Amino acid sequence: MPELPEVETTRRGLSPHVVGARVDTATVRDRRMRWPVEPGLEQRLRGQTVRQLDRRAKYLLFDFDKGQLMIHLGMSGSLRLVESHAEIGKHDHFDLSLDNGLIMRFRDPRRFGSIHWLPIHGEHSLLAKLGPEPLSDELSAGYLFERSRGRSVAIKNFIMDNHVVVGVGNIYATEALFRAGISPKKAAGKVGLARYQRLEQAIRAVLSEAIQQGGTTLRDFVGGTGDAGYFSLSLQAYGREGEPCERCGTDMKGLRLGQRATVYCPKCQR
DNA sequence: ACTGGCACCTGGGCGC
DNA sequence: TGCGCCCAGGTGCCAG
Repeated sequence: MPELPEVETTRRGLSPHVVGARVDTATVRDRRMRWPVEPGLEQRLRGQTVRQLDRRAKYLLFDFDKGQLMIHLGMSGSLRLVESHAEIGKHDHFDLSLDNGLIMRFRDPRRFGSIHWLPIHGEHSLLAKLGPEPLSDELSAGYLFERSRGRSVAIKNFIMDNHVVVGVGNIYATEALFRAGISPKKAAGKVGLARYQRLEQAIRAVLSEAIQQGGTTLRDFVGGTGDAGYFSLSLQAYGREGEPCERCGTDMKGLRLGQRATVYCPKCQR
């Protein structure tokens, strides 16, 4: 489920309930995540108070006095808040039982997600080489233009590369390229500055619209599914192979780029 | 340094 | 109903 808007929505939904709460117990039911969950994590967390909940790329960072808990939701992960009597599901791998009576429960059927303890805030090899946040001032058309010079990789793969810019997943890369009128298979190095300006705007617009939509689900965050799924943001390209382009009526075309399904309009996107 | 391809894992939907 | 196949929103790592 999680692309960046879903992760950000999760952060905003959890934040008011977990910040300021103390961990009574942490429970790991299955340590086999993308990387094995460190032995002793439970002891490190016990008795500590959540000071803040941040996000970097698609990582959620729970600040404690002695370090940070870093969680990635992978492809199928979700975090929700449940009451203590809630039934434990087959894929509920991790619990943080809080002193306010709530349990923050991590569910991840595919186990592509991860849980790490960072003794020093922000210091982890997984965070070290990440590109700028897409909704920050650090992302600019000029930056994308400069970074892409000499690159033959398809523009879609380029903007999905975490080292270039974080948080642009398959759905939103597809949508942003449609809005910007750029073919997903175009070599990144052959896209000019003016088109990167359109692309940068499109990335910002698509992500912030999706986050706004996500805001409407926050009310039910406690005890809800914690799974926002796709936002009702109307997708103009993703999943619309064979359907008429909303702009020109041409059949939307599908292809695979970097082992990912891609859809685009062969007429509007060049 | 860059590139494409593989890997991790489970569940859902489809055709037969 | 059941089985096998393909697909899925992520991303680190590998060989070339």
